[in-house]
Amino acid sequence: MKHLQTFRFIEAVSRAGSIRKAADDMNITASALNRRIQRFEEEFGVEIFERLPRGVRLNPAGELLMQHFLMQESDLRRVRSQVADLSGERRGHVTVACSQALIPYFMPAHTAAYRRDHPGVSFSVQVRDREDAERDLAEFRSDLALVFEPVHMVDLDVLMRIPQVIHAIMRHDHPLASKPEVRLRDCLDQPHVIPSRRYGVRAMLDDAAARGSRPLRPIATSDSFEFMRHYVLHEDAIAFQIPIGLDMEHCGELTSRPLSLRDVAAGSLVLCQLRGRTLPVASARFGLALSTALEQFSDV
Amino acid sequence: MKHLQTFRFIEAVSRAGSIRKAADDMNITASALNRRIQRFEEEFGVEIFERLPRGVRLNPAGELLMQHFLMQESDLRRVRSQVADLSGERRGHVTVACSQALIPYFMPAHTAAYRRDHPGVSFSVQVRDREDAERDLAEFRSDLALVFEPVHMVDLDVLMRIPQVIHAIMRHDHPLASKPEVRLRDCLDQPHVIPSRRYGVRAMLDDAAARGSRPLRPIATSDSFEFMRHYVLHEDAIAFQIPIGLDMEHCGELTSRPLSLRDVAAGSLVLCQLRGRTLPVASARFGLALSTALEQFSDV
DNA sequence: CAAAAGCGGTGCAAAAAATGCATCATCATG
DNA sequence: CATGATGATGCATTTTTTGCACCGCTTTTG
Repeated sequence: MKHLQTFRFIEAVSRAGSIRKAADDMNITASALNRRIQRFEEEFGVEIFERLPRGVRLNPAGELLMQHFLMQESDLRRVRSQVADLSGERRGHVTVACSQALIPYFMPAHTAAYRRDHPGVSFSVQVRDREDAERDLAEFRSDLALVFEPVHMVDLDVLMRIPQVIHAIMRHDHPLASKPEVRLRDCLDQPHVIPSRRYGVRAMLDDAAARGSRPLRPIATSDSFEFMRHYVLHEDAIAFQIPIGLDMEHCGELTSRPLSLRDVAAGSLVLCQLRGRTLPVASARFGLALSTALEQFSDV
Repeated sequence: MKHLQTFRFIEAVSRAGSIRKAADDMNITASALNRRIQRFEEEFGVEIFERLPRGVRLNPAGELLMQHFLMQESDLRRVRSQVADLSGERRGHVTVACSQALIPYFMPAHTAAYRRDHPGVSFSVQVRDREDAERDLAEFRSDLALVFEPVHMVDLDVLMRIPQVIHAIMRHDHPLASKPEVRLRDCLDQPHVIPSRRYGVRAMLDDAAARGSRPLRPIATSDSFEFMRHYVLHEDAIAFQIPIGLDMEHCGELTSRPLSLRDVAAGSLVLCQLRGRTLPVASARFGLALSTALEQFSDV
């Protein structure tokens, strides 16, 4: 939309940190961009950039304005989506930020299912740790977030919350695989691999280990649950994951066993959006679809 | 703000019902306006006006867009206000829609008090009946509404609610003036004047009369509480009003007595805003000031 | 029933706004 | 002290917007 052009330029300048760089990014001359900003500031009545020796930076007024602009842009997407819905065909683009556990099975299955009913809808599925997912919501970069153990930095509306017990992952011939559930201390006595600090599973393991008798002594730490899942096939170790990230029917040589609730309480997998925001039709409906899907999954 | 110009034109067309009239209102040529709209529709991808033989009218998509625009404009006012607050001086314009009872004493006193602390703030105080007050909120024409017995057509956030007992107004030498409180049936046996249908006081009197033994037999009906107040000075009749609309210290020959709660329950005077809207700083703070003022008044 | 009056839409030239280019003054940095 | 990057500005050029004069159509009016 053309009337938001100036705001997009301002955003670019804010990102680039200098008018010239931004001008380059936006395929425009620095002088034109500079004057656009000056014109805007004059019209607005207040400067929105601090002029520094090495470039420019948004001042508090500019930050306020930027937030306003992000809201406008997002609300315009909502309007477009609702208008598309008026003509019968549901169209639009849905952006979801989600924890790694949802990536292999849950999200592909449900985005595909939604697209079977509404081929006009497209998706962006972004892997985000807990903090980044919430930041994406706050800055209108995603409509929905599906996160394990969110940290609640920003105001969220919770659409659905289901409990997830942390599971220990091992080869199916591992000694611990014989029991229906496993104790944390038994896992920690074995070689184990754990996620890096920013993940919810790790936070919960840290907590539990601090309360228990065994320290965490990981033989490997990783950002990638996929890496950890595959690692235990090579060395006979234990990894940790929540069940929604596993597909136990097709897991081959892998087995998972829940950690005893005496050691680690169940965590929450939370589907949420930014508080007070009215989502585009497609996003709102997909959120509902995810909610019901999660509700059924919570039996598992 | 220039980037909202097209929207303002669209609004004008919607109000005027024809492009030519709107063009006249906005001091622009019909052809220029026509093309602006065509350009916008092309960019937006959807027509927003129905072309009728006698002019044009917003279609549903256009209504959706109009709502978006009103929000955007209101939110921009909020940003301006917050930016002004950054520089220390609180500035801005506060729009309040309120019931007639607040006009003579309450609103003048409290707007003036607020302006003593913040001379940069200006006010619009609009007299509105219950429905119009809520409509004004919904269409972003006012920031706050202070209404007796709101009808709740739209989503509201209630900032403060205080009870108000309906009082009978009479000359101080009226027979009923001797009692501390009066019964409704005694009032209805006397000549009485009542507000017209759209007011909360009237609705409550209608209710009470329907439950009681006496019908309403007004000798006069009026839109104006001021008229009714003055009328009872000329003919020895009874009028009705809520206490916040009366100033009993300076009322001269007038006296008010509460109607017995056995006959008419206390109504609610409600200060509210549109749900989910973030008000400009000045409006939000003035809302708080009104809240505390009302809270103190509720002892009366 | 015909003329008049309104309506939205369009071609074209004029006016206004935005842009690109060349250049300046300023200020860190090596 | 030289260098390179930054924001600002004057001026010619390009793009966008507007005004004017129409057209074709429908409704209103005499």
